[in-house]
Amino acid sequence: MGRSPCCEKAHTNKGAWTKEEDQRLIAYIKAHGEGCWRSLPKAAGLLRCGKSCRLRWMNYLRPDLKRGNFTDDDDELIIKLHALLGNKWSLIAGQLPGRTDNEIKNYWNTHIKRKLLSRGIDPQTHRPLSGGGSAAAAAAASGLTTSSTAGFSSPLPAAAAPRPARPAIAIPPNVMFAAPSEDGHSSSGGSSDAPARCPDLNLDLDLSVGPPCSPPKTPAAAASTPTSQQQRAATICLCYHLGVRGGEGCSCKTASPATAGFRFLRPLEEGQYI
DNA sequence: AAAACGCGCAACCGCGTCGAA
DNA sequence: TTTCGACGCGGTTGCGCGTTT
Repeated sequence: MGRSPCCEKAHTNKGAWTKEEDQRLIAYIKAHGEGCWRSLPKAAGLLRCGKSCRLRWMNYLRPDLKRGNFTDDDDELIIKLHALLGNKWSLIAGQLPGRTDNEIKNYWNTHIKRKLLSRGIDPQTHRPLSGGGSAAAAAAASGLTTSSTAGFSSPLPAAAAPRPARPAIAIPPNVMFAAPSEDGHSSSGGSSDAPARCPDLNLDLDLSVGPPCSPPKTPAAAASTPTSQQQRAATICLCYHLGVRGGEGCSCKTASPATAGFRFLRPLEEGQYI
């Protein structure tokens, strides 16, 4: 029993969007706003799947999109965020105003991977490439590696990283950044190779563990004092201080005295890892 | 000049998550 | 509590274009 299709495929266009379709979509969203993507195509007179409309709008038509080249600062920010978040492109995009997750994902796969490999850094683990590194780097840089899915060992393995609350950057509760868990071990999935991760990585991040950026859903939840276990279970909000973009996009920097109990995490030291 | 090749980007697909019923 | 529909995300595909042979 398969999943039902997201839309009636028999009467939907696929492939590249035409100017007319773009105009229809823009006009409709300007008039009615985003949302209800499933019904949008019909309402807008488009023979497209709702998902396709959403993707087109989000990745291409949105007026606040920043087109054009990434700067070196952007590159470094993306690299840092990827080291921290793994392939969480939407979270990374959230720190780059005007950029989309798809754009960053593509840019990573086409440019940054190569850039890191040329530096002798494994783009997936952010560790120096081991043994025969230059040859491996050269081979990888020439495109001979790597499926982004095969053997991926990101700092946040997908299997161990349930999706965080959106839209603020929120890190899965089982991820600890440079701060030992109660048992003194990484809790990021128990991978045996974890201690070797990112040995030279100093992200220069101030990370705070505290309440979610968005208000708690119930007063009770807000009022309760978390136990350490609950703290781990709670959404972890990260206030970034990455170059000039310090903490932007995160409401926690304006947080109330309730944030006084936050635990600020220091940058990684020698031998520490994510 | 033409064909082959490689790269980059837009779009699609399938799955996970969330919220409403 | 369970089910179902919709949304959003990450991975993958395929086309168009530029470069090389």
